[in-house]
Amino acid sequence: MGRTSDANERLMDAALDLIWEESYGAITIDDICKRADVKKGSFYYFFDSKSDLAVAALERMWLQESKPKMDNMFSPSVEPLTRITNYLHSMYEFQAELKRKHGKTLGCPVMSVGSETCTCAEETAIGTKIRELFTRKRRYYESAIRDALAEGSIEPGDPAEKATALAGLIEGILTQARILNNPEILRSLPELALRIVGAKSLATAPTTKS
Amino acid sequence: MGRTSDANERLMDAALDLIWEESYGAITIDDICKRADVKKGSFYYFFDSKSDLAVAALERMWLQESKPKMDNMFSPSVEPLTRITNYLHSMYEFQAELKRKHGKTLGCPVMSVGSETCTCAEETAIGTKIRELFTRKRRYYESAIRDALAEGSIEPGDPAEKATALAGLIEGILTQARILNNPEILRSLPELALRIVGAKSLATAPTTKS
DNA sequence: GGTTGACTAGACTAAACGGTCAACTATTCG
DNA sequence: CGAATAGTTGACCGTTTAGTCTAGTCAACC
Repeated sequence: MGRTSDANERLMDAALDLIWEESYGAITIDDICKRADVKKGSFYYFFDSKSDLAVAALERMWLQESKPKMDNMFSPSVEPLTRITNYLHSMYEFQAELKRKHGKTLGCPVMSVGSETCTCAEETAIGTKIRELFTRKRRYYESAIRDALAEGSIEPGDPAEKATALAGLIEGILTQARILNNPEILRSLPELALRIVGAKSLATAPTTKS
Repeated sequence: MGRTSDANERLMDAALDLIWEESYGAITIDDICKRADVKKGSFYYFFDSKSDLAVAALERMWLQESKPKMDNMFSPSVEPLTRITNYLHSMYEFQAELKRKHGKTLGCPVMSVGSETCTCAEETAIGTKIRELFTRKRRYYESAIRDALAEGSIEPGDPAEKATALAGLIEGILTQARILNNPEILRSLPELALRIVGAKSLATAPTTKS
């Protein structure tokens, strides 16, 4: 009973947008409230603090955007290495689209927030969530790498290590794209990814339209 | 004439330390003054703002730490690919040392600050400096890659593109190490770097002590 | 239609923040 | 010495900030 509200969702969306456009540290609770058109009283009705909201917003992003997309791209019905190259290609498209619409290449919020908050002792809740999200993503990479190994399309090696390296490469190039505000850097990612996992052939399937 | 002071240098050092340990956005001018044991009046005698100080501090770091080290590691008297692997090996040692002393793997401040401030319109002075520092570092990579190409020890390809990829990989793995607070991830960097630049042989010279 | 519980509004506080200022101090040069 | 230069100090100001609290509104269900 009582009335229902989507103010909490508006707050999470607003927080994520602002974190993406600026940074976690640069935005205030007032900023978030303003963007979400929610008053402070309601903010504190739903969330305890900015970091509490950030954790919820990141989890929401994962469930609503990242997971469905990755489930689709990393479907076992696709060739293992093609899963990776397709995923990275769509990542380029996504960032290029952002650049076209907002004029900004925004990169990956998990990486940005992580780098910003993980060493800060007070924000441990965020740190935990960030590491959790990293792990979840890495599992998709690892699974594809394992399948590629079984298939014999990549050089032997520890799948976990290869997945960590791949994740590092992706996040690094993505952050560079953000800093330089240039999505074009991401174009080379599919090929670089194949290199890093030790693919025997460097053909990147759907890159024919380059 | 008049009296002399090193307060400006103490401020730059303090700012860099704090940025490294926390983040650019998380620290305040008061924090920096406290750490440097300098009063606010003196701060504004030397600098206009936090971002002004940050720009000066980053430039100072480059001149005093990064450049001498890179000039040494990327000396043309060393084999091109060995320059890269040696550099990355020393990077691991450095971060492992930080972890031992401060309990924290701090990563690269240029990357952290860059990701944090580059999309924010107000902080353009920092953004410009960050991109400048990135470019300077990339030049060392590019030069080594060009030499390796001439020598025939890597597969053909555009040196600039290869350098960008290498920089992305390094910064990505470094940021991951920061987020996970685990320098061990960096151990694989020399080998990964060789892969990414397309080295024909994957031998990493001084990694025999692993 | 009245009660209950979910949500909203916004004024309020105390602390922290960026930034200013005028008075003060130390050093150096003539 | 004394004047000019270079740097220091801490009080002070207005604003922004996170966070609280109370009074009120709205929807649902009985």
